[in-house]
Amino acid sequence: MRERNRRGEGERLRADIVAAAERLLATQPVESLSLRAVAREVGVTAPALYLHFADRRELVWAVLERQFGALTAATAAAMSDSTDPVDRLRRWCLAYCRFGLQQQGHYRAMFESWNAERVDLPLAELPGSALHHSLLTAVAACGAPAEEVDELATLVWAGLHGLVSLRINKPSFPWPPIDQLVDGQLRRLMPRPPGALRT
Amino acid sequence: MRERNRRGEGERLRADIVAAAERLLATQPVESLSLRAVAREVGVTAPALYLHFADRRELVWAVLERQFGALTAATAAAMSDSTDPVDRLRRWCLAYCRFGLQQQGHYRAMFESWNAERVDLPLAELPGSALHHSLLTAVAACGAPAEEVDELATLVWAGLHGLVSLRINKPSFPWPPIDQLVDGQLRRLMPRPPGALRT
DNA sequence: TGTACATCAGTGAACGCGCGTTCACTGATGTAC
DNA sequence: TGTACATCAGTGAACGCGCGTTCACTGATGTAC
Repeated sequence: MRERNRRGEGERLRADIVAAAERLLATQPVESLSLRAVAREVGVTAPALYLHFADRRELVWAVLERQFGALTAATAAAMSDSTDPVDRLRRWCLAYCRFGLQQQGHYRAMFESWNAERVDLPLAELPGSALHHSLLTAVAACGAPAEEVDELATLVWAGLHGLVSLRINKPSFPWPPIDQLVDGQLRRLMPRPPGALRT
Repeated sequence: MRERNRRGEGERLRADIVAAAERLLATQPVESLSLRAVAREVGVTAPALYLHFADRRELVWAVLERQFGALTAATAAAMSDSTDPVDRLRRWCLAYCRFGLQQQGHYRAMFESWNAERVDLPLAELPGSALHHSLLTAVAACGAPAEEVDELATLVWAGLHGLVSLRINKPSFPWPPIDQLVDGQLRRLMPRPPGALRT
């Protein structure tokens, strides 16, 4: 199926495994991702996975860490095109939604999977910590009063997650375009209407 | 385990099965709800379920229909205590959140399960249709411009779902009290601040 | 009132499946001498 | 330069499990005569 790595290059399999798991997770819920399916996707026997991961959970965590990194990078890249704080927040939000709607399986695994939280890690080291921090910064930069920033960021996050999650899970509902909803949400939630939107 | 129903009372088993499935779904994701576990919970052998349900999916649908009914009733009951439209909407929202946070397993099955949608039914006959309609009515009653009602209701729904879903799936995040977030959300989303809230 | 019978409400055994995980192993390949 | 050897990167078979679903059946009970 796949030729064996040369001696000393065994670590390559690890990357292949994570990549295969990522491919499978794009289209199936994390609960039903099986080690054996991943091994099949890689082209290797199931026990080979134990050379790099202690168990199923460790593999899932490795994928989630990569996905949080990808989402964080996507929002950062989207913001970097602009200097206006309100526009930057808007771009952050749209990038978040786009990631969720394009990588539905990954999004669900990251934000809707029951036991995927790593209770072993302190809050600040959770894989979503950098993402959350970047949202806080983006909201604060829009001129929100300091004592409102936390609540506002939480409401924005919840609003975006709600839009993405419901869209994924209720596809037959007649959803308006996502950009329109995001704009409508920000316009109402944020203290001053963004200049970039029709105010 | 359980004495057999008398002749002519076989339909009782159906209700017992749905009740048992509901009990199990309260604490476990719908993907991992097995017919055999339900049968065990009822105190009956697995094939007995086939007397009342053609397959696993039919059983899950029966549970979801009941749960949508329960949530619809809960929001209606919460609203009935008040006549002020803004306060009624607020009560609707709080009842929705409370249901989600108290029946986490059911909430996930209703709003976060990938394939639970019944594509065989037209939109208006989906089990969540009455619920959605009651939200639309509550939003409209608050005096929102007619052309905004749909979008506003969608934003409110997404906002509530986001709060409930994230709270369920990210329990280690330092969440403020749910009532505070709901109030903060409504105050910002709805055109005029509700008199019932500190404006 | 008594009895044969049909029906009802399930049971019990079995099917083939995929799963996570373990264990002993194999064969290629780099390295030491 | 040649060869013995240790190590590395996996394999192959097996374990016990729970699953959805099927099938033929059983035994209590209501009903017809």
